[in-house]
Amino acid sequence: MAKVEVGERLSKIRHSMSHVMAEAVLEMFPSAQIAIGPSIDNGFYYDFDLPRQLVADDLEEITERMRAIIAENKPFVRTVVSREEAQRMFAEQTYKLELINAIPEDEEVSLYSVGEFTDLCRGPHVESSKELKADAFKLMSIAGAYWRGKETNPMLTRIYGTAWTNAKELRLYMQHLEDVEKRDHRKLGKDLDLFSLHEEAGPGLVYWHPMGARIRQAIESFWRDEHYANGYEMVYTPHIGKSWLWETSGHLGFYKEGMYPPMELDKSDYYAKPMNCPFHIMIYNNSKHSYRDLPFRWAELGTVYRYEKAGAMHGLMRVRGFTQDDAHLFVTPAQMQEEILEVLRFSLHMLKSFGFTEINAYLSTMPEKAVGDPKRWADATEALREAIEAEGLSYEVDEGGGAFYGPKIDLKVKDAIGREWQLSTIQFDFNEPERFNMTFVDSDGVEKRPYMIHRALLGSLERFFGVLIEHYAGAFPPWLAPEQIKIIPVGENFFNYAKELEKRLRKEGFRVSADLGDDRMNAKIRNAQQLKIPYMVIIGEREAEGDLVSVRYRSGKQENGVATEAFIASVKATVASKEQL
RNA sequence: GCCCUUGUAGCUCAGUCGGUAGAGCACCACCAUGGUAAGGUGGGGGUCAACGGUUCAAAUCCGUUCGAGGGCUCCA
Repeated sequence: MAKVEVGERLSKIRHSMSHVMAEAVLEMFPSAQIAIGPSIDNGFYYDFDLPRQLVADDLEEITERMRAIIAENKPFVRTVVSREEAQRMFAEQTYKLELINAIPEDEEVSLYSVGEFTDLCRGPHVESSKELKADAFKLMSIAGAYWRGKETNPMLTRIYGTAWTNAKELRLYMQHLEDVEKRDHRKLGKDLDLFSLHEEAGPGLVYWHPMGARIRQAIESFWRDEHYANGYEMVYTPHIGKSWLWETSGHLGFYKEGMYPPMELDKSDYYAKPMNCPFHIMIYNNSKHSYRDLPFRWAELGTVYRYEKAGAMHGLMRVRGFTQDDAHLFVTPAQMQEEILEVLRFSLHMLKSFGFTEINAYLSTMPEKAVGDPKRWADATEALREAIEAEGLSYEVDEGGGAFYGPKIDLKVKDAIGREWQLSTIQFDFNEPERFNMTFVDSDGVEKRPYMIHRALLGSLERFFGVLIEHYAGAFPPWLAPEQIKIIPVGENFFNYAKELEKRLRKEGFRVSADLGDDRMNAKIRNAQQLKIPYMVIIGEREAEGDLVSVRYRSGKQENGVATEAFIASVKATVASKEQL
């Protein structure tokens, strides 16, 4: 999430803070077993095996003890000992012994001591606990964590803390956390009545309410227009299919536990689709293709179902049923380079249209276990790299991080508060064309294998919606806002005029409604404001007589006595430009 | 799945020592007819997640189940 660049000093502070915490915990529980305590993104943690469960009040006591230790201004002292000596010193500490035994022979075994507390540690640390500020850390939470992250290992108690160089930084970080909480799409989804999830009707399955559906419509129609404009065709395919499809694609072999279980019909097993590709291949293989016909670019907003573990689901971000903005490109080897560049450009264009300006690329290359011709792997990987470089994107390479069936580019965007989200993915597939025996007839009359590229630009609509909600904190730019304009008459006498104006604006294509409730105008403004509606149009006698509107923007900015036609033109321009207001 | 936290009205939450359920918002009705972030009065609405136990008495204590939130990647 929020990756703050952690300077070396800060990571020393955090790491040292974790030692101070371990000392405090050992004071309270002399019999505690201590495991590991590193510095992490925004703070530190330490894992313990404790004689009893911790409660929230314990964190206060630990905090107090930590402050006392910090106040003693004790030095952090590093010593190097022999392996045997270390084993003797930590004879009572089973986790430490395991760690000591895991240190490679050629590395020295170092200890850090602060006051009474000595810990096996690579370091580095601050010189003295006086570099730690008693008011610049906070213990955040208690969590369970498996020893070394393995499910089969014992569960330890982990205490998370955050630590900074001074109190002001801590305060800013706490504010950041508050901001994150305010933007939470689950909270905004409720407040703005956008979507819901229903345990009793199936966990991880999303219900789009009318206001959420309006946003989805705006996304989808833009998406469709752009795809047609970029040489794509739309296809629609079934939601279920016989096991033959998944046996052929190979998914039943390695992905079965990620699929909804089969339903039996007419002595066949049908599965809900976890991906759309085999269906698109069915269309491809329905007839013979010449190299002259390629490339095909077939897109579908395809809803797929995957079994996510109960603990893994999270709002809209991780669900069991979602709609991929999927497309498959079937191209000749000669077209491959150009197609990759185009799809990357298209992807960047789409992301930028949604207000994401900071975009990073991640290139994943051939893993050890891979299918397909190594020459094809090399060509495809090179095409991906060249496309990234042609677009001047900054990128990281994940060597050997590709799927077994092909290399890929992932695009991650940074949102309004600096968090990174993976949205687009462009992947080669050397597996399915082979398994489904896809061919095209080349200019020499020989049947050849096409390149197949999967790509999703927004990822899944559900997740993308969640990211958008958080990015905009629910205040959508006018082109996406579910309600663009709220008409607020100053009193009942102007209800008729409000209705006329509503009709007129709706004819202009705006998502608009008039508030004809019996609230006072003040309350209506407040309601519209809380729904983050971008334009509030206030009308009374002056406006009705002069064909004017008084516009109150979501920002609080005010423009009175605007000619209605001028207002319409201005909103249209803002919508067309996709600007945020 | 496992660990911690948690579950009271549509939403946000209060409920002490066990004594039989409350507030604000939302909703409904009536009054008020208004100029830039909540007008007034009244009303309806809850098997206190479920089940079991302790007790004269359970939202409250104990147990089990279910759900939700956070964590289970950061390496001595």
